[in-house]
Amino acid sequence: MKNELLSIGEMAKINNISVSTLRLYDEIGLLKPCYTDEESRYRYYNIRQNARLDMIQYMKALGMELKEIKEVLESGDTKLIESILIRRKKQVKEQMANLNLQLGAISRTIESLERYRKSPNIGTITIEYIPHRMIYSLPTNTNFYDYGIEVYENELRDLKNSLIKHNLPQIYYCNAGTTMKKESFLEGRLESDEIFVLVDEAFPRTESVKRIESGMYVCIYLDSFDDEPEYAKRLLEYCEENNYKVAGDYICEVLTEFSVFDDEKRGMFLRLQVPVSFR
Amino acid sequence: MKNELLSIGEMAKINNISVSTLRLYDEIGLLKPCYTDEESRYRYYNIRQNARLDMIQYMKALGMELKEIKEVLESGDTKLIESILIRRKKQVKEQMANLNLQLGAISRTIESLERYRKSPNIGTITIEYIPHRMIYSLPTNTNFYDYGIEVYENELRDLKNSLIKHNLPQIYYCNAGTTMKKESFLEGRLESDEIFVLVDEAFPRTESVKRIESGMYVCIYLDSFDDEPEYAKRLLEYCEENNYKVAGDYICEVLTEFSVFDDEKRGMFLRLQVPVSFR
DNA sequence: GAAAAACTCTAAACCTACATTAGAGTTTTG
DNA sequence: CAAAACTCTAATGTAGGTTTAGAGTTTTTC
Repeated sequence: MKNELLSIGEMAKINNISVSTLRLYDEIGLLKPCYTDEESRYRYYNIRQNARLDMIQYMKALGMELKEIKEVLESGDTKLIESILIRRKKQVKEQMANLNLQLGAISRTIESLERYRKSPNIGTITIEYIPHRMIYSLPTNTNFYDYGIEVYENELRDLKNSLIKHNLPQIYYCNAGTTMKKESFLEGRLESDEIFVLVDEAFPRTESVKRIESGMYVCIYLDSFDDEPEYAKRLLEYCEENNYKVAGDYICEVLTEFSVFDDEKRGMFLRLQVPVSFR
Repeated sequence: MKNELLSIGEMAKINNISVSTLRLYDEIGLLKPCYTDEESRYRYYNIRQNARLDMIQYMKALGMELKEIKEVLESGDTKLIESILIRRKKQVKEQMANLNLQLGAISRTIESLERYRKSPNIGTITIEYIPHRMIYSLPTNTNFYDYGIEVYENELRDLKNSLIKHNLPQIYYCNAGTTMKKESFLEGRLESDEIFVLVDEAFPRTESVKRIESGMYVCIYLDSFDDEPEYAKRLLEYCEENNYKVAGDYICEVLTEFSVFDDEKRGMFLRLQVPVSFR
């Protein structure tokens, strides 16, 4: 029973690890077999070496790199282990926070796709209650209605870089939109005011984060930015015909955006909207 | 302003991405520059291509692989995106559960190291209140006191494999221990009863999971399995001298285990303990 | 208009923690 | 003693890039 040597295959089996992994560990000096036949180069292990292998696997499960593990095992310094673990703890927490954001973003995207499938036809006008929203916004430098998509792209770039510069999670960058002052809208002048991305409650509160109040909105659906001027006009006409009083700023919201068709145009699904009051 | 082409460096800068990543995307066909100079092979991009790049980055942020992203963008199939996202959602949840386990294990290890640093000298006898603990245990097949460390290693292997076989998180496998029946202990016979690992409240409840009740324990500290028989004897003598009544089974608990010194022996810090009553 | 600076190209190597494969040699089993 | 099972080395592949070398191109500066 004692001093029995284990072949690499046996060692692998009892430790639930692959043979090639054991060879790798030998190579990098993490776990050397206790005896190597000089002629056949066969590796032989002692069952007592399981202790070290357990340690390696445990540290690996804690997310440490093989290099770190080697370093720790060689130094035998528990202070070093501790400092690595403390660092690792931070990392794990960050990762969890990130995954949480991902989860939210994934759910929102799935919802958004569902909505897209069930959405009304292009040109449909609806009157909807829209709950309050939070947006991260920047004023537009140039009125992109005067120039076209390139300028819009630039503004969007600026917004994105502003997020990055402030270390804000970029993952929100899916549902974007623009606003226009009520006055501009009412007078039929197309003047961009702000560009924004929708964020959720978990988003850090900064100066640039604002709340758009809930309320009844008159909306019209479309699928291209190019059509915005025409559809905005229709929206205005509809409000006038029905005597709805425009109660706030106009919003162009990107509900779903999938640039899947070609490189030249954003494949979009948009909802233009103005809050109204029925006095 | 219009139709201005961007060099790869400019494109990289405005999108906060590296030049080499853009080249990689070109290579794998994920994002081809809209124009490539045939002589110089220089890549030129259009700002409108940002839409696609945004999409790529967004999907990447959702944790999708480049291959998947390419597939989705080429197919333009929102159903496909959705199914990938749903799969991804599951993955993320699993990852979070794993990270949670990691976090717990890391914290326990840090605590365990701290405890090690502040622990009493070898041979110290203490009387301590120990809160209740949960263990995952298996009966020992062989009395390893009769054979030595190899048999203990084997038993430990079996325990570990039992965990793996039942799909239980291996990360708990740090603090192990063994038990001995009260009767054996009192009569000075060394007979191993069970081998266990400590688990926490979050661990799934299976048949093999038991609770060790809280209570006052007489404990003795040591740093090698080899010394266990001697120290167990001392513990018994101490109880007898002081008229403490042994109230339950004997436990040999591994407080800290770092096989950092050599391959031949587990570097350990142990606490032998028996619950006592002061009638 | 020429030199210098800044940029870009391709191709290959490197990163982690292994997995896989080929082809040759060794040990165990029947 | 042959066949089966195992092990060896060395090289290659994986994902999503980064880094580097050496050559060529474009832009800036004087």
